[in-house]
Amino acid sequence: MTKQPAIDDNAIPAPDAVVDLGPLSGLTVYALRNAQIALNKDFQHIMAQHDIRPAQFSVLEVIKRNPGLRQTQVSFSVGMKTTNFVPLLDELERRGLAARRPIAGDRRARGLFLTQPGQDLLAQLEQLATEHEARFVARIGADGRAQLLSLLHRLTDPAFDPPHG
Amino acid sequence: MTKQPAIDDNAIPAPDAVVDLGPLSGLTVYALRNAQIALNKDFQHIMAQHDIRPAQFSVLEVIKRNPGLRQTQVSFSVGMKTTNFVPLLDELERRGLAARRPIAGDRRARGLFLTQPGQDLLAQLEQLATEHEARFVARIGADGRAQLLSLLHRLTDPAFDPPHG
DNA sequence: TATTGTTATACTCTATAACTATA
DNA sequence: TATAGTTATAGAGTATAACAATA
Repeated sequence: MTKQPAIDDNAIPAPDAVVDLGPLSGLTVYALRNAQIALNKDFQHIMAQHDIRPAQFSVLEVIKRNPGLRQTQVSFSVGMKTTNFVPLLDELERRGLAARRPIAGDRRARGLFLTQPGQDLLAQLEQLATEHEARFVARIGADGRAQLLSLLHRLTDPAFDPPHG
Repeated sequence: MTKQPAIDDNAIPAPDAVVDLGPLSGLTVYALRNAQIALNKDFQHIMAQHDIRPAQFSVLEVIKRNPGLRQTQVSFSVGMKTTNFVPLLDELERRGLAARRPIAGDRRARGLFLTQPGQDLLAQLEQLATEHEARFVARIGADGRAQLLSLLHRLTDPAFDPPHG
């Protein structure tokens, strides 16, 4: 953050007039996008204190909860292609937070584990995540949060997948 | 879609076991992300029928509702930097859907308008968007949708911005 | 000096193709 | 022949710096 102000043409200007968004404001997909961007911005910001991105946090969490899981399963569970998962895990391993170990009975696969430093860092990250969550729950209340999570899960339940796809 | 099957190593495999996501499943930011990805995938798919991306749809919608608005205001209202807005609008103009026109009294600025073909296409896109919305509303009901939109707007109301940032 | 629009550029995320070593 | 992991690469989306024309 030792960056000189420079010229900075690109600050977002405040709008002079209220803009009519039309049907956009009634589209769930747009409301979801806006909310996700807002919360993710905050979440990204607090994780960056420890040089961790949201995707790395979720990977650490899955490894913690499922030690020994193979890469394919971990990457699938966080919605990543294995091809993009490799460099992410490379960095976690390079930083000494996670480790790949051989799996007995299948020399192709690798089981994933957290190191002790990885577990220690994750404990701090979880604390930050809890505070982040509380900050936004304050806006809608505990009941609002419960309703919201329930609605979101129902919305994405694969049992109700839309026709095409 | 005339693409030969080829080898396709990268299909996502179904997981063998249920993976414990730990605190992730209770984090609103992750639930929002998953829901947004699911709905956006569907939305993107139906817009692609007319070779339109979600951002282009929202720009067309804002221009329709606010004809003559300058580029800076349109790009701000859809959350884009003006620098990224330029090529998006270039394409809409090249396809004859939108047009830049001079603004009386300020020769730097350009007012944005829909062409007749742009209006006609947007009418079709709106119909598709309505069907998309209905498809997902079917999962949570009209009441659920109203609750969801209300919760999402409260969550992102700038009047309740979190402390840092 | 500041603003509108623009170009060039870089970085992150995501996606496809193709390889290796094992099974 | 199929699977686990990997490499290389391409495409979106988003970010900053810097410029010309105009205010």
